[in-house]
Amino acid sequence: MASCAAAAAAAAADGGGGGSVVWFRRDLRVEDNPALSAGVRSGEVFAVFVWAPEEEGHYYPGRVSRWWLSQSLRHLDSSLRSLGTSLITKRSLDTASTLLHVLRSTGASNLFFNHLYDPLSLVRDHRLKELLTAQGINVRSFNADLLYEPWEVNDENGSPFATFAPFWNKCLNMPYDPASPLLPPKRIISGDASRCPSETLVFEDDSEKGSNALLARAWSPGWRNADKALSAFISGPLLEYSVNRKKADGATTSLLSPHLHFGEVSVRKVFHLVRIKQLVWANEGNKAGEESVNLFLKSIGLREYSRYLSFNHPCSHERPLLAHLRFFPWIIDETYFKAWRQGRTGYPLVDAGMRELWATGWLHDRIRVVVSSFFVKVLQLPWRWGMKYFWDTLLDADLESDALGWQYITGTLPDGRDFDRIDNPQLEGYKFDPYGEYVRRWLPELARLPTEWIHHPWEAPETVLQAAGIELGSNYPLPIVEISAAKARLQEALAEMWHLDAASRAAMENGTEEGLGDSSEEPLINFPQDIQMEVDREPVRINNTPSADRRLEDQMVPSMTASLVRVEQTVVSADTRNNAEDSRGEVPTTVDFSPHQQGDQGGTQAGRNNVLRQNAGDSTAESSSSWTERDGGVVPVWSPSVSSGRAEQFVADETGIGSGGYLQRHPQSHQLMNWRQLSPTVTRSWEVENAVQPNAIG
DNA sequence: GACACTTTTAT
DNA sequence: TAAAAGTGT
Repeated sequence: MASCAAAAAAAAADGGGGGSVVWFRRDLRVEDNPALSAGVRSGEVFAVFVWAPEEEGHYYPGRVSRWWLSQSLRHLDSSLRSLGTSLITKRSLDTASTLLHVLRSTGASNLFFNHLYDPLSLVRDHRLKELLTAQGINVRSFNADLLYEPWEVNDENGSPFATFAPFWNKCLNMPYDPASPLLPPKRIISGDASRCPSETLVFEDDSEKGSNALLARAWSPGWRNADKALSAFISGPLLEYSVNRKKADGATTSLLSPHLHFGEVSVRKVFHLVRIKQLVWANEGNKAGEESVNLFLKSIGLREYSRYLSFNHPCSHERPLLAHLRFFPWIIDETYFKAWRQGRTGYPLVDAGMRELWATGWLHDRIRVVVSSFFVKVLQLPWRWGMKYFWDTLLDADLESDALGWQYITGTLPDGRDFDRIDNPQLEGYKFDPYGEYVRRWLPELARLPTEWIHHPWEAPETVLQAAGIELGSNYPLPIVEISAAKARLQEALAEMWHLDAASRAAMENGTEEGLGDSSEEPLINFPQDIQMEVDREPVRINNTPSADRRLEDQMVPSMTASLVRVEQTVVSADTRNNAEDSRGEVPTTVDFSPHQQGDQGGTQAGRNNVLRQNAGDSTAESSSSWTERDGGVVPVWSPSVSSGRAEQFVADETGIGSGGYLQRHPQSHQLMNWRQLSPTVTRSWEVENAVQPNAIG
């Protein structure tokens, strides 16, 4: 592949070669966009966006997410026009062939794009790269989404970290800084796209227009707006970020997450600007400001970590990373699920959160934790359903971040939360919303209830309820499950889980389950069909008129079809055996590489100089994976399994980790999934390193 | 500075 | 819950 890199460098240098297609995805900005810069450097540019949502399978973007995307694309197009070109949009069922078509019809010979790390993109991009390279196209890809590429951050043995804290610590102490942000191009030489006309993309149907119109009042997509939001945050709420972190409303946060998801703002720019501010505050002896920056950067770090996790464990959006959880007896209850979605659980903080989510597509991080923890531990619904609902409703829906969040809540990360501790929404209510303002804003039916009872109306005296106009069970529900009952039920469920886990283990040792066969796999509980949104007849209105709650109740509450709840052990798309049309690859295997110290040679990309080699000879490989050196960076390329089934893919490594808490009682079960997929070298060093988990679940 | 005590926070 | 970080003696 070295010759390829050399060719690319040559093309970049002589500025010719028939022009470049710059393929935009979730990097909808002209500033600090390495793929765009590469295109500009090499000559004529064709900027392209391909809309192929069917390729996303279950993860077809939700309504609000599509709305954001449409706005952001419009914004990008206008920026590109002011620079001398425009955005070519294409509707497609198959991105690779559409891109090939674009390349052919424009006569371009280069394809440049920026990396994505979700499991679908990893596989698709790899295939695409192979396909187009075979067609003689010069394909190059770049890091535009992360401070450091996942494969750059390793422990002293060269193995990936399995917990967040040391990962982030390493990121903050890397021997080289994240690349400095690139300036936007001054001008773009547009290629002649007359033979490659844009197609009109439709992102919303008529029924969605009303609700979407309302979103525009609260949000301004687009990279310039993202930039403004960043400046506003840094000069405003950032200073008090640490102090305000307990507040449930959004005014104190950065509100950057949807901008970041669509790549409207570069994390590297965020990082650099925030660090500069931190230095200023540090010089002034402003401890609070310094602390706030650390805390804010940590949330940036979690975003980085979500990509890291997805890269190292590409199943993390659908499978628990710790093996034992596959035996948890989830409660398959559509009524619970619906009550949660509608914000009618009887716990005001949870309900307020769910109504805010539905009405606005956004939730404070704290409240996300509250509602998802309630979902998993009190209702004991399968976490993937909750994650899917978030996917459908969040403006900043992000597969990697959401998978990290839900796995953390579910306790299936080595450093996740204890599964056996239930958070009490009443106590959390008084913690995050001490005066009940948040609850009153989103639950108008409770607006007149005094603060003393606002987070536990079921205990309020009848006279108080009457005075507040509340009739429990009628205009506001009684608790759907009592916390004490939930605790008892959770204990039972966990006992059952450990029992099944132990049984499976014993069976395996006896060789009963030959070759770690199918029965060792977690039964994947499928989504209750894809959650169907009922048609919104009217825009959401949140106000304090008496009819407001009623409207909330019948509008747009997503519903699901009962008959489609499936509990059988259907293999979803993780199965790559014979599922050609939906073959999301799951497994990077045999990643074998020897990263050299990245000397910064004045270039903007880290990752120059890496020496890579392909490890082709590993017989345990289920899918081919190789590392390709390309100009300006290292690109991991994966392809899905062709040969064996997926049984092996999910076998936990024999290495137990963790200590403390319930895991100490079941130490043998606490194993990380997926390590098998790493190269023998990596796995071996992992085994050596495994004992040290200072912050294990306790 | 050493200690007991309380408060905070957890990816 | 339990470890860390504050607070007061």
